[in-house]
Amino acid sequence: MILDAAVRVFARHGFHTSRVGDIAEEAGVAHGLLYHYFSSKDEVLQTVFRENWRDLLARFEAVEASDERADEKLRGIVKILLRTWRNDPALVTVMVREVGRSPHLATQVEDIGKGFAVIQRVIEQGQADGVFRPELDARLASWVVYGGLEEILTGWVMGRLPDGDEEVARAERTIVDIVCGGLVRTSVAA
Amino acid sequence: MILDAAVRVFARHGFHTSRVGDIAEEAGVAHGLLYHYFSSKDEVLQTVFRENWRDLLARFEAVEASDERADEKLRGIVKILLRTWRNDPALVTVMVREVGRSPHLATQVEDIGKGFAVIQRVIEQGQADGVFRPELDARLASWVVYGGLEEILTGWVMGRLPDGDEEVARAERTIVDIVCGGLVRTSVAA
DNA sequence: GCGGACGTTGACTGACCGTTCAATCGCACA
DNA sequence: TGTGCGATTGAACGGTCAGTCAACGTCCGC
Repeated sequence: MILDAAVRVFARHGFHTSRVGDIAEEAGVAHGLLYHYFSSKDEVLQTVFRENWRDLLARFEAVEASDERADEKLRGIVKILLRTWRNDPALVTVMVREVGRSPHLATQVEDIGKGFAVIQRVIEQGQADGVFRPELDARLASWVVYGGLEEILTGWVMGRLPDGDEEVARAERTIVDIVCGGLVRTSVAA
Repeated sequence: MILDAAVRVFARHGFHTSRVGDIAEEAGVAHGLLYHYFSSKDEVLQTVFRENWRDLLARFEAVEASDERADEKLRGIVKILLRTWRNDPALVTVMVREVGRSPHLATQVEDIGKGFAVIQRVIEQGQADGVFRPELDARLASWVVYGGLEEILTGWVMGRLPDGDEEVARAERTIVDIVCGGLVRTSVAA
């Protein structure tokens, strides 16, 4: 499958420094064939993103629609991304490192926004239910939450944080703990 | 100044899609001149990073060496990055988006690590002093903190979060509040 | 066996762009 | 005014690579 090969190659070299020939070689086909299925190298990246983000988003929304407490919903979202990482690190690498930061991919940026929106709504719901502190800006908070999560993924992607099943479990705990409970020993509502 | 022009161009287009002709044009010089001062396009990016990161790092370390409480030190570090953003968004854009994610720049990665190390030590010190919860993994926590901060910067960089003096002040509050106090209304030490 | 639809190939092209370099400028100093 | 030297120019080069295309293979229905 050409898309799988593309994901692996993009994950290894990054989009810009990957050549179409590399993708073809990884897939075991002639590079011309790529243009039978895609109109350009750019479209390959877009397709990778589109086909996989839709999936993630649906799972986010399933968590949002559940009847758990807001903090458990956040844990659910964190779990989804971390588990995806375990299953397919190369895919997450590409999503995190390439797509989220390319200014020239206008379409996907909008879709990524939907992911942030889910987190934001979960936070707002938590505030309405009295679980979360109401004085925090929910929108900014959603960015902070996602950023903390993404940075851990990036650390693994770049090989600068130790990876492994136990590490992933610990990361899940740490992220949720910080985001929900904060670093300080005892915090009081304002 | 060629470096300033390079920062602006890299910030606008990203490193890979910027041509050295663009940099020269932005600087108002012939593109050949660039090779009078730098040996390659890559070296331009490296120089941008080296000359500015040293500075940031020194200020981080100054905060670390102060005698404030650990949570105030974290606020200090957040402030430094946000204030730098206010002063020179293009510079922060390049530092955040290009350098931190390029696998081929081995030298700088090590220097970036020093930034994380400062945050980690501040957190560990907070734990030793009884200000922060001791059961959290300080290393992972430092990544979460930095990631939350960076994501906000990226949001501004990409024009997906509203920018402005008031927003920056609000972001500072939100980040420190979440990281220190957490989202939940009342949290208790474990 | 034939036709044709579809998958597949890889040599080729054309453009782009990083880099080089010989020539020129402008200025400081004698 | 002349000499020297670093700064500056931009035409030219060479390599790389995305994208094209004409040819070939394969397989299925008839």
